[in-house]
Amino acid sequence: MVRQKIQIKKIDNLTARQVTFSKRRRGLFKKAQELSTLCDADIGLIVFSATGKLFEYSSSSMMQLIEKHKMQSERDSMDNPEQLHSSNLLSEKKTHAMLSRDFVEKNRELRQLHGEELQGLGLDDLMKLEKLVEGGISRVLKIKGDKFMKEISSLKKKEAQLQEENSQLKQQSQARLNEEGQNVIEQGHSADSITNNRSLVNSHQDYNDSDTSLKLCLAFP
Amino acid sequence: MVRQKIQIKKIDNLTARQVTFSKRRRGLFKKAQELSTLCDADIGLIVFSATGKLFEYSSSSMMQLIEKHKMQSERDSMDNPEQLHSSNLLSEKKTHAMLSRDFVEKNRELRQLHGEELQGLGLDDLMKLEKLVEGGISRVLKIKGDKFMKEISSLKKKEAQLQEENSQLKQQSQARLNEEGQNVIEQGHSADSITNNRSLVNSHQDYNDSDTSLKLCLAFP
DNA sequence: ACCTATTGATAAAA
DNA sequence: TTTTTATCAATAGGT
Repeated sequence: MVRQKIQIKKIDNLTARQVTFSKRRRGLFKKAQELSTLCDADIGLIVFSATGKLFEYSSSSMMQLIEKHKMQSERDSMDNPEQLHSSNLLSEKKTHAMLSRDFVEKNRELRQLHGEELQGLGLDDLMKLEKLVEGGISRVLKIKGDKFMKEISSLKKKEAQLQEENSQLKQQSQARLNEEGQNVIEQGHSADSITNNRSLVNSHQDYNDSDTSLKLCLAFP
Repeated sequence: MVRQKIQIKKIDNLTARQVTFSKRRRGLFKKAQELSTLCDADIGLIVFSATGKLFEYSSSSMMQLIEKHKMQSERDSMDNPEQLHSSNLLSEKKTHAMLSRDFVEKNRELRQLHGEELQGLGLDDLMKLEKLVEGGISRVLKIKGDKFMKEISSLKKKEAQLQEENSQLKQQSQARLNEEGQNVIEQGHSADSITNNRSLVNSHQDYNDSDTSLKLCLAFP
């Protein structure tokens, strides 16, 4: 275990980040509700995960709380008794603008990751971008490899099962042939079954060999 | 000291309650900001004390966060054709909602290009993604190469200029030396200038050679 | 506000 | 995700 104190900065590893998010989120919500109970406070807590999922807690009604908050901040900043709905609209417009600015920026980043709009960038930026995409693709390749491996081992399992089943069937059929003795002497089966058995054994060895030497190609052409 | 664990219920003693409120509030805000940093979450926290004083924290902008929250909850139960007294507002809201939906999607795509959130994808999707990122990086590398080339040729040009200038200077200085004749016989220059000239010529040949054989490494380690 | 004994939270691993 | 355990962090009660 050997836990060590962590730095408060974005956790690199995705899985670790998700686990930590889940744990700390619970802790945070618990503490919020404890504070609300212990000290009779009205508390609202909104959490958006990095993926955009919403988690929320509020000691009373989130809507009421938000309205209360709006009034408070309005009272704090502007004493101007303007039209209430117009300030509301104004803030909405602002949010709108910010959202769309973010949107444009994300879009640009996205296109750059796609390898577009690169002409304006300097060497430093390009090398950063290269590292970024490199990291991305290596993770893509890693996951792809894992999937392949899973599929392969599942196929291996299936094949082994089938082989087992098959050889049992062969045995049974052979046994029946021997039992029935000279009643049915020739039906052209024995030669086939031997051949089938051999080929199955061979293919089994084949994939065992390739299994130990399987390498994923990580280099580009 | 003998601290004992406390019950989570409203603290009777006013002073104790205020002290606890102050302590735990700080703790809560700290934890909120830690979660936001560690896990890249967008967090808003609003606390009204029992006396009505407002305390708030948000990792970005509280206003934006609240708008985002509104949209989320609207999206969850979006069917209510409420009293939207202006079609203008309606269309704004629609745009707003679409923007935010698009935004969420772009964000996901972005994260996938960064190599995260890949577990849910099938083999086909992964291979598509690989191609995408592959195309991206090859273009990044291409541009990077172009920049390098440009910088190199610019450096080459500069070097040639300097060389030219240099040899002219040498010539002038040599000429002056000859003119002044025996007035100043020995200043240790002639040997040096010959050496400098040779090394300049050599380096010039060097980059000419490498120029024709310059290759960019497009393969990963 | 500051000080510790204690409880509570949680990082790492399973 | 959830549990476990070893540690680190928060804080209750006292000064």
